[in-house]
Amino acid sequence: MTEDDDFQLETFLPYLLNRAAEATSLEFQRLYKDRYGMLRTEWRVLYHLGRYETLTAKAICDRAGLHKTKVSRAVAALEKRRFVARDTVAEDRRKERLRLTPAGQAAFRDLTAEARRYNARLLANFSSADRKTLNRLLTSLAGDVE
Amino acid sequence: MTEDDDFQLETFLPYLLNRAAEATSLEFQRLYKDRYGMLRTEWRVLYHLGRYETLTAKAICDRAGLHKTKVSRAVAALEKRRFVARDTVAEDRRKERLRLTPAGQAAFRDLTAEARRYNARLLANFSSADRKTLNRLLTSLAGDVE
DNA sequence: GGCTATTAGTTGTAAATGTAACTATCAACA
DNA sequence: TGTTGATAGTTACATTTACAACTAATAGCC
Repeated sequence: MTEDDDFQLETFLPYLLNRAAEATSLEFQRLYKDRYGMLRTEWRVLYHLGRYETLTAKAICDRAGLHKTKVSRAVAALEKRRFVARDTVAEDRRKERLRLTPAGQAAFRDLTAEARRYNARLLANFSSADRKTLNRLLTSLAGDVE
Repeated sequence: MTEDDDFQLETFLPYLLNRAAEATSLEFQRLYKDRYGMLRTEWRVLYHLGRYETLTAKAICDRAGLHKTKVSRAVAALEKRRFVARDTVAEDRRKERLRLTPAGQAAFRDLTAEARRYNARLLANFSSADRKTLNRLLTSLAGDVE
């Protein structure tokens, strides 16, 4: 209807990325949600603790790119579910060392295994070259918008 | 720490997509938010109305992949801001024909122009082949997860 | 030591979202 | 006609999120 007829939402990258992210997140979300009652932030925190053994909340914020209030609440939820335990650090009593309990580790193993399978399924129809390109471009977009 | 050492969140597609989507949405969001006080859903609704002239809420739901409550609230907000007007359809009084007001059209033109520029900037460092691949893969992922 | 500024983490509150229930209208068909 | 079922759209409520203000502890510096 206008002079901007050449703009199509279908080729607008933020839009495409959002749709793709939503679509691919939905199915996997059911796993950690239905199976463990977790939210996405909780799954991410669980993942980081499973992978790095011991981290402070701040370290998770930095690595996962999450705001501290989100991490704080996720940790509280995981703690209530007995997936995470914490000890205050003696040398700096502001900090808390977080770690997974055995139950948390079991959930971590289960979910990462599922994630691997799910990821393989998502990529199944893409060629090896396509996968490399996709990964490279998404990483670039995620890292530096500007 | 486990037998799942081969799983890396950095190559997990839903994660990558979410990070990329978040990163690329953030800057553009400031435009419709700061300039017009809009939320993302409102921008999407505005876009669809600007592009297709006249639609019912249901049609927007289908085309934009949005839930009807989201559209309902977005339309209400846009109406309050005098960007959208509605008339009930005589032949079926359940339906309402939605359309942009002149002010809404101005915002649409402004934002689509910005979107075009922003998109070009995002893609600036990618080769033409990369862009094609990215678009193809994202469309495929957005369309059918399964 | 004592003052100020930082840092780690939590909590309060408003806004946004998802889900289900609701109203109103229309369609189908006995 | 009247009853049942579907559809368009709104509203209510519970959950999530964002943002700012807060507490507690440490660091730097006079």
